[in-house]
Amino acid sequence: MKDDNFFERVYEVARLIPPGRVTSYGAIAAYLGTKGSSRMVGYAMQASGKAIPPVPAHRVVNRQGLLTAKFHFGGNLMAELLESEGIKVIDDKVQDFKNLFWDPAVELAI
DNA sequence: CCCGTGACGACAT
DNA sequence: TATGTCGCCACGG
Repeated sequence: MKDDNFFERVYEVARLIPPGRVTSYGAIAAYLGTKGSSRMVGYAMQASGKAIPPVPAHRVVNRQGLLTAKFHFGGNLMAELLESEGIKVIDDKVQDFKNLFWDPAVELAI
C-alpha cells in the first residue's frame, strides 16, 4: 500500500506469526527498530483490517498477554479466534503467554 | 507547520 | 504488587 513502509512492515511481521502463537506490539515495534512506537503497531493493526491478505491481528496482544484489542474486535471474537487456534484465553488474557510468545526479533533472526 | 490522538511500555510512587 | 504518570513515534486533521 503506497509507501506505508512502517505499516506494511508491521503487517508483514504480523502475518508471519505462526498459528497458535502470539506476540506483543512492543516486540514487533522493537523488531522494526522503533521500539518506542509500540502504539503505532496497534494503530497499524487498526488499519490492517483493509490490508490484503488480512492480518491476524487477533494474534497480537500487549506485553501482558491481555487482549486489549478485543475491545476493537467487538465482543469476544478475538478470544474465540485465539481459542480456535488452541490458545487458552481466560479473563481476556492469554494463558501461558510467555510460552506462546513469538518474538520476531528471535524467530526471524535465525 | 502545529496539535491531538492512540490496539503500548517502562518507570516512579 | 498495584496504580498512576510520562514518553514514545507515526499518522490524520
